[in-house]
Amino acid sequence: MSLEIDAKAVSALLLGQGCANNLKTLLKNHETGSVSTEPLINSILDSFSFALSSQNIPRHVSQRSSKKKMCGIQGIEDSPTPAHIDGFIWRKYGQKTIKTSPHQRWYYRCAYAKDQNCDATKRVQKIQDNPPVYRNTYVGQHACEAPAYAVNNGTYGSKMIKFDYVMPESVMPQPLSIDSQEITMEDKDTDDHILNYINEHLMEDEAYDVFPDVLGERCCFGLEPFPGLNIYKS
DNA sequence: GCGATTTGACCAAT
DNA sequence: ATTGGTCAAATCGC
Repeated sequence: MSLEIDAKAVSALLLGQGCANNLKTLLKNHETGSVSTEPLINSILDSFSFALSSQNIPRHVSQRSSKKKMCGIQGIEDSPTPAHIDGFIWRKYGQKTIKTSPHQRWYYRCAYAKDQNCDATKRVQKIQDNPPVYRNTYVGQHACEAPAYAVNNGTYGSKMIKFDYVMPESVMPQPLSIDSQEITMEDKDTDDHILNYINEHLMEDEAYDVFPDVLGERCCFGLEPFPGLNIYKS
């Protein structure tokens, strides 16, 4: 296992820890009405999913080989969110009701299947309702260099996040400009700063979301004005 | 207009 | 005949 992957996993776990602390503070102070908690929750779940997936440990490997099309499975990952951050860019090409499950199965192909002759596919199926668990079944191997292509081209959308790379501004929510001069970071707890900033400087009649800055190089633990967080208009 | 998604149809395996 | 996987035309959204 490479050091690079370990570092990514650690970063993802640190991010999840930070988001969990932010969520804890919001819940503790009963301030969930002023700031949306959903992005924090999703970020926590995705952080753990990414950390697990980056270790490339198939938790279940299908024993089924009776169907020719089932051959070539590389691994199966369970994720709490359907938009599982696995480091690749996928394009949906079908969905189907499966007899053995009440939930539909979604079929994805690597976004660069044609451009770079990449034959990687994956299937996503909800296997548990409460809490929701989505099973990601990976088939085939990537032959693409999707990340560099995507960044240079700026062609991937909001649902297609490559964890290691910065999303082009054209598909990102527009961050609000924050004057770092107005904010002092005397302690490591950013929650009060964020809430105060929203209360004091932003429009009261508009909704805002606080997003962890999970996009690779922009993941900025310890940097001002808000370590690892961005604020966007909802 | 273009790219992405949806969805019914088709095909191969059993 | 049934089922799962894929194709491709239609539709949608920017």
